[in-house]
This record gives sequence, C-alpha cells and structure tokens, in this order.
Amino acid sequence: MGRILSPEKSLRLTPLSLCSTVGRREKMKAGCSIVDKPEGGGGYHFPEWAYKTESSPGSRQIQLWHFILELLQKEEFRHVIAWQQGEYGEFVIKDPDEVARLWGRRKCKPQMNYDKLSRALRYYYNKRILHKTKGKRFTYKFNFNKLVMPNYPFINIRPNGVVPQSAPPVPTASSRFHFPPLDAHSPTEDSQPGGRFPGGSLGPGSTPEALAGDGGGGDRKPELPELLEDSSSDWRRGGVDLLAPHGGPGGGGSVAHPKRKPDIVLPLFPRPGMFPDPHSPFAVSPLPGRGGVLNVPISPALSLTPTLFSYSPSPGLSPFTGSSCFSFNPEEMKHYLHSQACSVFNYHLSPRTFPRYPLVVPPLQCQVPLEEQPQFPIKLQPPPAGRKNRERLESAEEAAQLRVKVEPAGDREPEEAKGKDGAERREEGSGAEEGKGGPVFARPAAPSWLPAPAQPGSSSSEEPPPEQQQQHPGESGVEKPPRDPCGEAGAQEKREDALMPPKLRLKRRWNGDRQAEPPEENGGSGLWNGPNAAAAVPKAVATASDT
DNA sequence: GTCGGAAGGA
DNA sequence: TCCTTCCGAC
Repeated sequence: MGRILSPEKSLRLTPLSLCSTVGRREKMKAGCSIVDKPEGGGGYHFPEWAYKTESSPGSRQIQLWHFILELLQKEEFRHVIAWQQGEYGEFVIKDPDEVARLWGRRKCKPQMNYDKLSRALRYYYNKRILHKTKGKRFTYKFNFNKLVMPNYPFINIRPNGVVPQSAPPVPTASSRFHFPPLDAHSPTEDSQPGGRFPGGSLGPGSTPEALAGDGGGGDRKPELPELLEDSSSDWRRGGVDLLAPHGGPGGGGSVAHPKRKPDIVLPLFPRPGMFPDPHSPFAVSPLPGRGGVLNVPISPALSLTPTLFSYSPSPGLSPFTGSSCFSFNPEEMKHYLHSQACSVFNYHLSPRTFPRYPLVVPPLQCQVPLEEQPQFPIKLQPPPAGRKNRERLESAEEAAQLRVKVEPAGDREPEEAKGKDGAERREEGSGAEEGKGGPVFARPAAPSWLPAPAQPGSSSSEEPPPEQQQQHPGESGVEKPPRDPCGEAGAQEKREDALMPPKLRLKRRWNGDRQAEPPEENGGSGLWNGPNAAAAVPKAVATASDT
C-alpha cells in the first residue's frame, strides 16, 4: 500500500518553516513575521497537501484552521492554545489575544484580534471544519471527519506507535468516535481530567493500546453524529444498514435519540489497512481499514467504498507524486472516484462530500453514468423554469407556449441542471421523468435500437451518435432522452437514410413525402427508428399503397 | 462571549 | 474562496 511519507520529502511546516514555505507563497511583506520558531523540533511535519483544503483547492494561503493546528501541535504554544483533554479534536484557546496576535502576524494583519479571528472561525461552522463547544469559552472542536478525510487520509499512529505529543485527544478502543453534531453540540461532552494525554503529551511508549487502557474511554459521552443536514438521511440510510449488524446505536453506550443517527463507530487501532503516518498531526486516523468487516464508514458517502488507498489525496497537487511518498494506483483511484460518485448518487450526497475529487469519474458500474449527463441534458433535467412556470401558469395555452420555448433551449438545460443535486437529477431521469417533465419532454424518442413504438412525437429526436447507440443498450428509453426536439430532423433523416437499404430509402422517401406533411409533429422521420424499425417500413409502404 | 449578516479585499 | 472588518443582536 501506500508508503509512508518520509520527513525528508514532506514539508516541515513548523511555524518558522512556514515562513519559508507558506510564507513565501503568501508574498510576505517585510516585517511581517511568522510565528516564533520553536527551536528543537517540537514541530510536526505537514505534507504540503495538508495545506490544500477541499474548500480551497489550489489555495496556497495558509488557512486559519491550519494555523490553529500548527499552534496546537506546538508545545510552546500550549499556554496559548491546546487540545482539550479528553475530547477528540477539541481545543481551547487559552489566550485569545495571543492567538489572534499570532494569526495576525502570520497574515500580516496587525489589527487582528480575537473578535475577527473568531469570526473567521465561525465561518468554519458551516463548512464543518470546526464547531463550537457550547458552554466552554474559547473552546472549539475540529471536525476531523471533515479534515482528516480529505487532508489526512493516511493519518494514523506513527510507525513506532508513538503518538505525537501534539496530537489531539483520540478516542480509545472502548470509546467510540462519534462524529460531533453539526449544530447540536454535545452538551454532555466533558473533558477528562488527566485524560489520555496527560499534560498534553505522551511518552514515547504511549502506544495506542496503552492509550486504550489508559483512557478508559468508556466513560466518554457519545456525541451526536455529524452531518445532520444534507446527508443525514443518506447517512442513515447508508450507515444504518452497515451498522445494524453490529448492534446498532446502543452498542457504544450512546443515548437513544429519536432523531439521532446511528453511532459511527470508528476503528481506532491499527488494523490491516491502517498505516502510520509520521506526518500526521493527529494520532490516529479514524479511517477504517479497507475491506474489513468493521469497515465502518467515516463518511456517509464512503460508507460503501474503500477508504484507504495508496494514493495521495491530492495526487495532482501532491509534491510527492511520483516522488515516492505515496504510490499512486490509477486503478484504485479510478475505483475510488467511481465509488465516490456512486455514493454521491446513491445516497444523494452533496458532491461536496468529496470535495477533492469532483465527480468526473470514469464510468464503471455506476447506475447513472455521469458522462451521460452532458450528453442528455434535456432528458436528465427537465427544465426548472418550465416546471416552475408551469406551476404558475394556469392556462394550458400558456403552458403550451412555454413548452415551445423550453424545448429548443437544450443548451441552457445543463446550466440550470447544475443547480440540482445529481441524485435528484438521476431520479428525475429514471422513470419519474415522464411524469415530471412529461409535458415538456413528452414522448422521448424511442431509442434507435428498439422497435419503433407508436410514438408520433418521437420523430423529432435526434439519433445519438454511434458510440452512444452501443453504449448502454440495456438502459433503453429511460436513459435515452429526446434529443433536440426541435431540430435536426433532416440530419437524422440523412443518417437514417445512410443506414437504410437504398430500396427502402426510396420507399421511405416516397412515403415520407406523402405522410410527413399532414402530421407536422411527426416530422416524417418517426417511421424510421433505427435498424430495428425496419418493420415499420412495410407498414409505411402499406400505408402509402393505401393512399 | 457568541453569533451571523454584510461588504469588501486579495 | 477565504478571510477581514464592522456591527447589531442575543
């Protein structure tokens, strides 16, 4: 699997080194110093991709939460900011003014104060990078679900089992890691005096097992899982099934809650598939192992997907790409991306769930091949404007006018469709579409590989390119949207003619010239729906002969 | 102390 | 996009 980052190849992002790395990137002004250099290697190694957040891909600016992590990992700033003992990811700003000052120095904002800094921190709430620990002054909590996943996918214990002293409190074996609530902060969460990181540091012999025994996290109160909003139901949907065999929510001693999601139980200790990361600022990754029975998802969207791969989370951006820190397995990446995409669609997740990899994935077995979406814009996304207007329009005539307006706007559809969730798009495009977009996209063209049904309106559909015809025959008409309903009938006819025996072509033309005129909506091409529609030709001939 | 809207900068 | 700044509300 993935090789471990070597310190030589990772950036040593101590506060001072940040001055030379991030600082350079930030075009530091003269006199704008960086956090004081802690002499003596109290620092920790952050690979460069740790400075690339999913929310700001490509950003080279140090972000506040990175900075907070930096401070947290520094022993010398422990009097300023420190991990809250006993709470995974929770930290307390002991000296808000000093933290603000340091942040201001880093950002060359001498006017920085805690009020402003806290405002920036509050912006992380919505991003779920942080949340506030209510009732505790200056206490915040990292959402490592958000942070670890995209940025520290291989975070784990160090090779020798030593947990970095700057590591946040970690859940123990007996204390399950529960994703913190998004908004409903856990009022029950309490720090553990003399927790697993006494004095904020651990001795070199503090193996995870030792931690497990030491922490005795069984008395840790469970937290409400996070991801309540957009993905909660999906998370429940995807997670419950997986978790159900493991005993359900009660397994972790969690309090029953009518609305709460099942507890997310994270594997906490080295198992096959979990690898140490000497560069992790965290002690243990909540990442589940790959393919294990207890491969409990950390993310709803990853619930059914392997989560540990031997690739950098930012392969294209990683400074280690090709330089041996992480091996990159294209196949695994492909599979991973595909799985993510499928998860997004299957669980109606926001694509932001996988912010690092936009859903541009090679199609494998995803139910809704994404690559088809741009090809079938109209089919997959009934025009929102049309629907809205249809709801407003009471007159059928107005609606009819609207249809006329909407249909040619095929180019506009993808734009509007972007605003919708892909899952919704898929749902609409997989059966209910006829009901929803029926009037507008009535009578999707019968696929050319199917026998031509008696669909008078299908004639205007454009035949898909050859490669599309062969692509997913099994998806039949459901996946084959009506192509541009208003045009290209002639072009289609030409293509059809090319496929047609000359004799039939002549017959058809002769017949079409006679029949295409009365029914305008037919456009004359509806009789021919592809190779399988040859049976329609005799019929047409018969009709012509009748006349 | 905390929250979040608003405007604006880089 | 990520803050920074300001500010009113709680």
